[in-house]
Amino acid sequence: MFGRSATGAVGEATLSEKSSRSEVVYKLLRQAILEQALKPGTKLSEDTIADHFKVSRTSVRGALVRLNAEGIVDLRANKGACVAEPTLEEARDIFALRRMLEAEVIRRLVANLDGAGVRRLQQHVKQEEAALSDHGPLSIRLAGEFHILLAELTGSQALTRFVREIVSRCSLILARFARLHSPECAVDEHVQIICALQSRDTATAERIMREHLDAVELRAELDTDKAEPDISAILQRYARKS
Amino acid sequence: MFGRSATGAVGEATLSEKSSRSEVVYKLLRQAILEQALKPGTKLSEDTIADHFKVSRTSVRGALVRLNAEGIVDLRANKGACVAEPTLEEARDIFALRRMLEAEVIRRLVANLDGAGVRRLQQHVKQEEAALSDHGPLSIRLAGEFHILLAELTGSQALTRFVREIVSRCSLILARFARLHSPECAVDEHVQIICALQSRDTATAERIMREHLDAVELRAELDTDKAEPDISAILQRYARKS
DNA sequence: ATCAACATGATTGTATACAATATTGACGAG
DNA sequence: CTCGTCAATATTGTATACAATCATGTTGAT
Repeated sequence: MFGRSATGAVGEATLSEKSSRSEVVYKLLRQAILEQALKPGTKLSEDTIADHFKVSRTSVRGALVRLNAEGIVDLRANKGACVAEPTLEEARDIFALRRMLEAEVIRRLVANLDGAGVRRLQQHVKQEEAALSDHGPLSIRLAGEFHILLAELTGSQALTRFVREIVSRCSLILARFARLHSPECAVDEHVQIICALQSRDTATAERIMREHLDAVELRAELDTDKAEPDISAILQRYARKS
Repeated sequence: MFGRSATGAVGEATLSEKSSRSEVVYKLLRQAILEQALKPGTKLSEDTIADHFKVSRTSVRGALVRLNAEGIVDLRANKGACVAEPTLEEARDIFALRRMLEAEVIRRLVANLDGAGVRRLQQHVKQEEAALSDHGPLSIRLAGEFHILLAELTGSQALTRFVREIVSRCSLILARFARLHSPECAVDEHVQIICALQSRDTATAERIMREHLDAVELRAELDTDKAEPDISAILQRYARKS
């Protein structure tokens, strides 16, 4: 269904599931936002999206409601939807919470991570390295999904849920404020984290993760050019046939 | 709009906001679930709900999608919605995470809570005490909202969001597993928490909160009678005129 | 020229109608 | 009597049509 989805590890179903139209629109919009193709502030007109995906507004609305509940789309009454624009204050708040959540992830993994988990992490990093060459949006998404994969490996659904949400919002923050457009995480830092986890040294693992997140946050710095792109051209790339 | 809403502190807007129909259905369903009037596993038929609230299925679907995104409603494809039924495993997972989140709330409040905040907390506890007499569903909801209010007073939107979600799910867990049907939190424990916060003693405050959450979790114990109630009678009580 | 009031157009919110899927019960073979 | 098949019913998923609200640009008075 998704063509070159390429993750296979972090995502939801293992394909073969026939998604509803609303579901498809949801996933594609989410992907477009997290790959920073749809930037914060971009107006998400129901008609436009419906036309480009060849579905009715009903399906689009369902997707927008879900995205709004996840906090990556703002939905003002009678005034339509747009990609959420986190403020600098919210950004600091979210990074602080992210550090706390991911510290918990690390503590749990140091205690519980097994060989199969390590292999999944290494495989994911390999994908990241492969995607790094084209400097495309794929590497941005994969970088975030590494952190989600870490959370998944704890086995805690609730923790995974929260990490997924907060990583999404961090992606928005970086799209809004980061000077560099490069992937948000350096791949070798991910490798270091895996090593630290294998050595089962909690203090070191926590420190590396903290430094890693500090590095990510440092890339966020105020920027003001916020032209409103027309989303038609962008959606075109996401309108793969059903 | 909500008649005897009675919270005024925790809720969203200060009334005067004209909510959409979908929004109204969302709020009422959520309230009904959190007050344990709609118990875990209850089927939520779109037609039934639409008829009782005198709105179209469209509005109901929007509400169900939101509730699903919050994790308090399960939404299986082509098979309808029902109130989420957390498993015992999920329950332990959620309680563990809740302890972590609320410990963070306490740490932040010890550092930052001001007089105005203390007054809001005391006022809320007063409402809890007043509601305790009728042993109704109101006290159950207020008990949860005390914890949400604590999170709000940290000033962190993200933390508040997560606490709100996890408290909701804890409410579901207690509805499913708790033997006693009494309000989930003892009010005097809330008073103790406020005192500990005022004394700015982090260790004590954290300990009391931990004990408090332990006490809540202890009420969860397997129970098996899960008859499917007809929701018509229940929704009747929530169909206040718009 | 500035600004207010209004009319027009565009977009969202809601309802209804139709299509697709699942559930239920009857029927008949073994 | 039990089980499987199939028709009938009910429920969800989607599209279209209509109502309500908001944005925009024109007109006219000051």
